[in-house]
Amino acid sequence: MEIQSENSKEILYPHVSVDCVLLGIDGEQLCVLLTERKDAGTGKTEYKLPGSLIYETEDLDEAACRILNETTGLKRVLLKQFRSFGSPQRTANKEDVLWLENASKLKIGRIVTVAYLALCKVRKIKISEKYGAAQWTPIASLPRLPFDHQEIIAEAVKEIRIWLDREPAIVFDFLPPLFTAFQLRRTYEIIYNKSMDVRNFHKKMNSLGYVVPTEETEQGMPHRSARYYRFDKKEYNKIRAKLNTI
Amino acid sequence: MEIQSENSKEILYPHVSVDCVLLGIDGEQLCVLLTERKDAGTGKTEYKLPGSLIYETEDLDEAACRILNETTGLKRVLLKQFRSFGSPQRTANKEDVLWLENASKLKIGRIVTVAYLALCKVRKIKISEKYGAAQWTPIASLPRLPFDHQEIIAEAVKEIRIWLDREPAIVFDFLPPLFTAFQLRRTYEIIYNKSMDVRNFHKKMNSLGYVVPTEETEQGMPHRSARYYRFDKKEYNKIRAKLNTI
DNA sequence: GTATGATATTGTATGAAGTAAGATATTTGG
DNA sequence: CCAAATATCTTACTTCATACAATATCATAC
Repeated sequence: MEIQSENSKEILYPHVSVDCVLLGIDGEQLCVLLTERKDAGTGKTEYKLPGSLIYETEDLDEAACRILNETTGLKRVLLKQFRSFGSPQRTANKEDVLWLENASKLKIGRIVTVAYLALCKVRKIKISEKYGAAQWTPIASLPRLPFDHQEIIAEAVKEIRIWLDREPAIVFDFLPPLFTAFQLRRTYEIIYNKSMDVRNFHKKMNSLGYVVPTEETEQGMPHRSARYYRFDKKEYNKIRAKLNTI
Repeated sequence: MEIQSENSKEILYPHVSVDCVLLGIDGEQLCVLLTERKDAGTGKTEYKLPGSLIYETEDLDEAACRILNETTGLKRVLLKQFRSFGSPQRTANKEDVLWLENASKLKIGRIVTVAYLALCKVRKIKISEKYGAAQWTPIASLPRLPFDHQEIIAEAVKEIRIWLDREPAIVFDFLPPLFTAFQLRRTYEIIYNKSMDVRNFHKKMNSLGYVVPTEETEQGMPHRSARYYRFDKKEYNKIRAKLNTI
């Protein structure tokens, strides 16, 4: 219960930050939302996860919501903590530290970051210039990222499958209010990275109870028009509640 | 990307700590390992989770291992991060803060803690007086605990069920190398808090492939002696590997 | 050595859910 | 009207969870 060294007071207290991983599906690809940062030296545009140091009086969850809101304008998104990253090596790259020191006006020694994860519809993010540009980037082709953001994203992608297994409702965060069976199936295929039998998928989807068909259909397709379905949250909660009592 | 206030420099940087939740099963009860702390004022003995502020140059995982080792003498335990707690309210109780300030010789304003979780055999912990006494305490009858340790434990208990669903092997961390079918079943019953059908449990256990019967049996019982089983890790890994490739 | 108490172990039947694959229906563009 | 493309329905097979009752084995008492 003692502290190791007393001599370098300046960097004794680690800083704490929150980083948000927003995942979305754009057509055929799993994407992550990155924000721009201007390099003070070269003036080059680089990218990073939305994140910042926490304020003195805010909770971690609050900080994550604030940052998400500042970056995307979104409120009320299911944003959940999934892991903290605190390796001293995170700040090994001097460029990254220099940029953060300029941005925060603080002497940065070490940062422990609490990573949050949310799923959302790509279209819904209206990139508000007010808080700096943000951009959906395919996971498969990420640019160089500062700190260990690459690793954080990799861990986040692993995490969504675990979430989906436990809370099936969150797939619908990826989808618009009305969606076709094809869209839902493709979403699963992208996340789990494996193809699924169309027929069995239909049967399964219909047996769930909370994916309900509407009367509307897709228009202007060169084939039979697909029916639109919607997610019935009330029904979902009813079914879930039953499961938990058994 | 700005910091809220500049006037109270002393507590601007949050401290970062690691707390370890060790769960074990003692007879019929789920227990957590608590360490003693002497209250400076009253001299009363109080209890808390094993934990401390992190060192300047150590990773979070390292810190957790160090603390676990200092407290219990144990090494090589599956210790995994499960959540961070950072509410400013954590340090609302002045007694707790005062104690920590005395112990650490630091001015404490706010602490973000990264909680770790491990399952282990109750018997294996040799409470080494060297690092202060530690004690297994039933979850059902916890004393008053400092900070939000009560909440951390509650979250940890929820978490083990999730872990167990994803990685069935970890039940065996609760059990000795040789165990009876009854012991394994009771372990499940305690963790999930529901009784299980004996016959179905046997059938299931035998179908798993990695719980293998030995020739040894329990001795000195006033009834038919139970067979000892063991966990075959190699077989388990083989089966798991197959599952992941599909 | 036999009976008894106590617990360990085992089989079978039923239904639900997942998997595989063939057959049919609907729409649009030519 | 036909072909292409996809949606939907159907049927059989397999695997898994659940419910339930009888038999085997051991230590002890007599």
